[in-house]
Amino acid sequence: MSMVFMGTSDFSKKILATLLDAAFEITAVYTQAPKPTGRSYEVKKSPVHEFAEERGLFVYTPATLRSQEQENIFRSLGPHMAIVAAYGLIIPQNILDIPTNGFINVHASLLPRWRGAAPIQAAILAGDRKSGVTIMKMDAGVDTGDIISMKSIDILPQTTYGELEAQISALGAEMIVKTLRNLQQSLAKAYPQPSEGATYAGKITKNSCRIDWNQSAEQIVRIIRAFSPYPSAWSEIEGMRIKIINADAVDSWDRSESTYQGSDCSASACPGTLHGDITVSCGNGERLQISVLQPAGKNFMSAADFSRGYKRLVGKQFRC
RNA sequence: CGCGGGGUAGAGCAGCCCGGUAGCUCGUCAGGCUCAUAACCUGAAGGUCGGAGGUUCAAAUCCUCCCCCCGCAA
Repeated sequence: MSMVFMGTSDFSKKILATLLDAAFEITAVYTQAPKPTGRSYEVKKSPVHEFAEERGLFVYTPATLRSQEQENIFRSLGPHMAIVAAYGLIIPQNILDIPTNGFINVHASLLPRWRGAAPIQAAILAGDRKSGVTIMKMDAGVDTGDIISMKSIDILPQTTYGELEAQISALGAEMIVKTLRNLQQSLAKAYPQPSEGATYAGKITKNSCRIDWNQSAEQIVRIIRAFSPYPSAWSEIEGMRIKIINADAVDSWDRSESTYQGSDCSASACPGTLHGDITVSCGNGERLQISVLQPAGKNFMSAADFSRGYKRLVGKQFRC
């Protein structure tokens, strides 16, 4: 049985790698076209693109699938089915209809919750206790197809995006292999998504990564973890941009060490104030204990390292 | 040639503009104090200041080229 793989991100790459290791026959790989990116605008291929070329696979990078030409190309590949994982392009009905066994999608959430672009981050941001993987038959809607199988993973209070993504991609890879090995049974047992509980995970914007110190410490922690280690929550202090990679909420501290002169807000309560133990005051009177951070132009460093080199910032305020 | 920050002891930084004995906070090692300690005191080891040229009596510092790391933007 020949199949086509469509994907773009690192998550997609892990799924593709597993499929190849399991000896499935991948006829062709679709991924988003290389584009100028990074410093000096080098044209860079997607993770899937590079990996597929290393393995000697045919790679297609159409800007859209909505054309007669793309339909013809896809049809000429003669696929029996297609696997999609975080591809990033809409697949129109006329293409969906081509493979005899249809399209199967690996999605990183418990559908119908968190349909859309950034489901893992959305689950952490919302404070969900569970995330997971859904394998589904694709239809023309955005992540609305019939569910073939679904497995959940616990989101612990300290779980970061990076950790959860690793677990989810491993689980997704395992599930898609199992699905393909019992393809006909899998397709036969698919059932429609419940209409209740559907939510949509929007794209991540620069603004959603910026910390508002007026929020509660718990909410700030969620933002940090949802975007750790990439693209990272950030804030600005004394004109310097700092990414906060990991942190915890702390609910009590020694008030006696919290008096800083030269600040017009009283002692420790002013949201955004950086203290000597590398905690920051938040909106609900709690503090954020930073553990790993990255000043602009520098590498990741521990809070202990930061406190040695950046003493001058203690008592200053992050922009709220 | 998209914009910008950085490379100084094991770690994080200062010193550079304005050239003249390599410094701070830690860590490490040794000793001391202490019932005890991540506390305190004393001492020590540890650097070809990213690399190569150049200017100079003298370069971490000024000039030129190269290598590496990172932030923004996309």
